[in-house]
Amino acid sequence: MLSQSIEDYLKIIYKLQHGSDAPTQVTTSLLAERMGVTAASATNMIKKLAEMNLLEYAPYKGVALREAGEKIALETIRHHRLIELYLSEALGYSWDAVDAEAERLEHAISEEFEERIDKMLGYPTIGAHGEPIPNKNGQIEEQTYARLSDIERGQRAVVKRVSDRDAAMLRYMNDMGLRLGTVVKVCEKAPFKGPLTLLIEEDQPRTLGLEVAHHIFVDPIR
Amino acid sequence: MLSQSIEDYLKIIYKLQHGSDAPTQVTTSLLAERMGVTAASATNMIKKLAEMNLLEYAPYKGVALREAGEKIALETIRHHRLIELYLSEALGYSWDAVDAEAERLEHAISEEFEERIDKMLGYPTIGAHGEPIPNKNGQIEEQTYARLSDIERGQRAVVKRVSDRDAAMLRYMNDMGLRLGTVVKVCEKAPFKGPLTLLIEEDQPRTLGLEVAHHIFVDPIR
DNA sequence: ACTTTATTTTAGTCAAGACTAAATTTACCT
DNA sequence: AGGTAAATTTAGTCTTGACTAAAATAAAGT
Ligand SMILES: [Mn+2]
Ligand SMILES: [Mn+2]
Ligand SMILES: [Mn+2]
Ligand SMILES: [Mn+2]
Repeated sequence: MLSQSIEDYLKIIYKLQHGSDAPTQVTTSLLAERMGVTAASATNMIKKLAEMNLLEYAPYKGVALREAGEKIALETIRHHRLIELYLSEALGYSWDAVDAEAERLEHAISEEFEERIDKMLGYPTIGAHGEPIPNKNGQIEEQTYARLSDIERGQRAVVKRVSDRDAAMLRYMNDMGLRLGTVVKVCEKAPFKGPLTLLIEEDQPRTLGLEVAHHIFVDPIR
Repeated sequence: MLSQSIEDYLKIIYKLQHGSDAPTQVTTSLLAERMGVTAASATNMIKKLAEMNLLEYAPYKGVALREAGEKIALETIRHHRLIELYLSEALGYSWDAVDAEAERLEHAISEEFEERIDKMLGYPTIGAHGEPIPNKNGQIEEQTYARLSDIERGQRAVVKRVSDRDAAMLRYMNDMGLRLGTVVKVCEKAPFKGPLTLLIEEDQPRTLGLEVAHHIFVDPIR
């Protein structure tokens, strides 16, 4: 069994490699920042993971997962997303609370637990924040959505996915009526990186900061 | 937050102090055996826990929980038993599989998780193997049942609790039709610590070894 | 009471995974 | 091209919780 720490490192590297922010290189400092450790600690772990053949390491350049490492990362991500969805669907958690809980549980559940909640949820492929859930074989369908902040004025779009990094932001979105599947129309876009004015589900127009809009992924309608 | 290891030590000490096997003293070696570590390791941890005022330590004599230690032990036991019951009731786990899963999850869940499954289960007071579940305030109703191995010939009794230490034994009991609430009648008791012959729920007579009967706790009828 | 044995503690190591401070490498700017 | 700043690695520590081997203590037997 791999340690909790190793699973988290691999998971974060995977997300950095495939995420929508898509850095060219997955650097030590980026990894350290996401893990909440110092760069020196990250270097230590990187060397260890390279030694275990879980990743490719070019000193001073960055890291990239090898097949074995990616396998573990995807397995951990699968756990995380299935658990999040389960907490939300079966236990009534709000979508801003599931991430913190899943962050610990993902390392503690057995394959039996994974299978049972998978079945109970009807073998879902989309998680609580709209993320794709890797299947049992570690296959995942990476999505490419537009950011709400990039949508043209006048355009309508469906919310498909949100970033789960900031719980407070998720709570705010929820209070605004922004959920998965919500239809929004961009009424106004203030200049100089100003806020958007949105029509959420044909309701009252609401103002939304660009920072938040940047973390909402949508599918434009027609 | 206390480490997983500390929670397990405290939990085991509590169970040794209050269990039905009731040793006079909770010794280092007993604790070490239950934790699956060497006696030296147990001594180390004991000294640390004594330092933290979680237990009373008399070198060469044994340990006893102090109030703060017992609080933590009961909280951990509450987690364990709620999780076991949840796995069994909500996820369809068999009673021989719940312990291993709960052993890890008990350290990973939040108070919110605890509260949600508690509510979902209807605030239960009896766990999957018949154990009492400590309440939110750490109060527990310790039970005293007879062992099936001590029941007189001809006597009938209801199965109230089983030991969850050996998964294979639980599987065996289950296959014999022995569950919580099952009514059994002792037809025969072979001499020289021989097996019992049982009538389980008025079905065919079955033979049961004394070792297994020792781990089944019952309430005699009338 | 003395001796043997079993239990427990002490002493010294180890691995994992973090940290700080110092050294090194890379990148960038003039 | 040389100089500076930022990023990264190295070196050395620390804490946690294990381990083994050796020493100390308690218990039991004659
Ligand atoms: Mn998440
Ligand atoms: Mn995690
Ligand atoms: Mn149990
Ligand atoms: Mn445990």
